[in-house]
Amino acid sequence: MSLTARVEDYLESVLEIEMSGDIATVTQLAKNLGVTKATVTAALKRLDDSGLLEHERYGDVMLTAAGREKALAVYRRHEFLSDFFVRILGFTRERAQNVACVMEHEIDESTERRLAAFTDALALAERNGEAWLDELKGRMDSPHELPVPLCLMEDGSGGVIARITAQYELRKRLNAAGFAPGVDISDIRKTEGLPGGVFTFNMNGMGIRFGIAEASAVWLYQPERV
Amino acid sequence: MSLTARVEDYLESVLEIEMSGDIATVTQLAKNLGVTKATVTAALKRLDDSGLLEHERYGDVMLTAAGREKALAVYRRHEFLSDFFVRILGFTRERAQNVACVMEHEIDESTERRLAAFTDALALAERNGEAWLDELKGRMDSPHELPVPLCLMEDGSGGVIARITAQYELRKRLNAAGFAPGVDISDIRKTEGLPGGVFTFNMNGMGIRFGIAEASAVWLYQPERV
DNA sequence: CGCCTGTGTTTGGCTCGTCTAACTGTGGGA
DNA sequence: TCCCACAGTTAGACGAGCCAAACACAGGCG
Repeated sequence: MSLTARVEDYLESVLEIEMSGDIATVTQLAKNLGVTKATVTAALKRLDDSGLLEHERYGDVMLTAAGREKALAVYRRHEFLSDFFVRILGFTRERAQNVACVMEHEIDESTERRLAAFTDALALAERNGEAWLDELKGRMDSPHELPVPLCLMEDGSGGVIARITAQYELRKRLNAAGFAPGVDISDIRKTEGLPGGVFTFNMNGMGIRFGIAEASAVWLYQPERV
Repeated sequence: MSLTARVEDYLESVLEIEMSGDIATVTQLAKNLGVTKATVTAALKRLDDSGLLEHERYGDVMLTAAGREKALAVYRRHEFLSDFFVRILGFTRERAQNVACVMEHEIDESTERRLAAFTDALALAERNGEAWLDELKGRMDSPHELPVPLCLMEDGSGGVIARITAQYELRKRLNAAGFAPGVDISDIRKTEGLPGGVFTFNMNGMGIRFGIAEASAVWLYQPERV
């Protein structure tokens, strides 16, 4: 049942044209999707074969019920995601479009529901004027450094912990041991030993040893390079 | 310069194997990426041609400096996105992987920085025990309806406004006219007139007319179907 | 009625990513 | 030392998705 992403794009585009009150034409689709008419004809053939729309030579392009349902799901996700990226995360419209275009083919319904709950809750907070959201916006407008996992830092280097990407026990263990954003780490060394290497470094004056699992879960902001 | 997504996957996989302390082999890559060895050999050829790694017949697979840099960027985005989807949005690990896998090839650095600012701010709020976050989590754990744009509702139907997906002037206009989440709308009718149709409906006892632009920006929860 | 313009189709050709099946190299153990 | 198991490669094929160029059709206008 899983259609290719591209096929879903064609379906979505047909729906968009219908929504604007026109009947989809090959030329229009070609323009919207940025391909040649020949490519559209070929794609319509495949879509017709799989029963998602009807298209006879020189005839109109009409979605079937199945096709329309699929198209609506894709359209909904697209609008929804691009709205999320623009309004909540502050992406540019263009970038939001790109990301939404790709993601719309990948998320399932339950995921969509979760995401919807998230954005609707944030929108609510916005209307209620939660102070915390202002701080968030402020942060997002200033440039933000990109961290590197500890295991990829150069020998002898150090940095400040940015985040911990781990779940469950490992997360708890690191937490309990004092690893948290903002903490300083220095004098990282990689030596042989375990498969994946052994990483030693200094935190709060203590020497610590990591295996690869821990060392790839702790992300550091690198100090300013000179 | 823009590599295909798949090529970036190969690069990323090589880096992951290196990070775990091994040297990447064709067999290992085939397993990690879920393809046959023949496919890997072909991909390595393309990657070698574009100068991202070095690979001679029966030789080791070694990233070049350019390849390693590219691979790190992809890896960082991947880890970062999947962490975001799991920790912040509560996706399943598997779904988060899928989405991250696709998105990692699509976002650029400035977008990544924005997203990083967002998640880091949320993580901070979490540590500070912001009450508002608890409410958010609560909402996300209960099933959430999926809305439909007004322009796609059936004739005579109605519903409750879920959200407004519009920017700038249109958003302001709708806002000023009283369109907001929670408001009831009934007796939606579509008639011909403008290109795209004219939509009339009832809100707060008033009759309102929409063009297609407005009607596709207002999303409604459909009432329970019987 | 016939012609012209523009819409839609066909043809042939390309790349990427994938496969299966057959082949070739390599390195460790008997 | 030689041989075998397995790692890696090559050959040949396929579908999706794209293109350019040539062709076919349809509808409006003179």
